[in-house]
Amino acid sequence: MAFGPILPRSFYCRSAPDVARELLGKVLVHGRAAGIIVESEAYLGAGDQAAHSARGVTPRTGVIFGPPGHAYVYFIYGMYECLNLVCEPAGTAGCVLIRALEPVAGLDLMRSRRPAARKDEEIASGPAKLTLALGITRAHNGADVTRGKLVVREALRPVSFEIEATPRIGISQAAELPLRFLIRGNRFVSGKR
DNA sequence: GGTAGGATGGGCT
DNA sequence: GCCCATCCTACCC
Repeated sequence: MAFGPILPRSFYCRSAPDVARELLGKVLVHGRAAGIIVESEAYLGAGDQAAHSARGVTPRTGVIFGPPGHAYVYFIYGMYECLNLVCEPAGTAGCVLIRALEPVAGLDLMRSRRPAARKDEEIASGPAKLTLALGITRAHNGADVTRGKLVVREALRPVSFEIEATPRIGISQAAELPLRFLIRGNRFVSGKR
């Protein structure tokens, strides 16, 4: 299945909330599998105590301070991996967690990678579910998402939708900020409200 | 429909 | 040693 052009690096070179909103409706592609981004969360640079980058550059968080348009993949709870897209210019921290996809290509492949999913809505409706479905792992940490097998593309046709903003999921610090964005009414968003 | 508890290991104090 | 940007299963309405 074909999609629109790959998003250029300039797309990512702005604030995390702006990028998080603009990513909704875009298509995350890895090889033959792809899904429309329907839910995202912004993690800011300085001052955001919920962000992994809050305590500065470490072996894990260096990618977040690097150039925009790269993947930050982290390992969590001993068994899951989650995908972020780095934004802001190099030297400034900021990234967007991809939280849910609406599968649109390679459904057979994605179903085989998600045996626990009883319905298509469960294939990629969560940050760790979608990395499993697309085959994204820590090996992609630092990968350039403006070229290669893991990229984000424009949708084939523009679709209009309303954006809803809510607090971020699963955090304890800065838990009140409305930095989670989702396509209102989309049934592929993650279960939690 | 709902939720409680467990799995499982890296990162950082 | 404690904390996690999670998911799944079992069990209970």
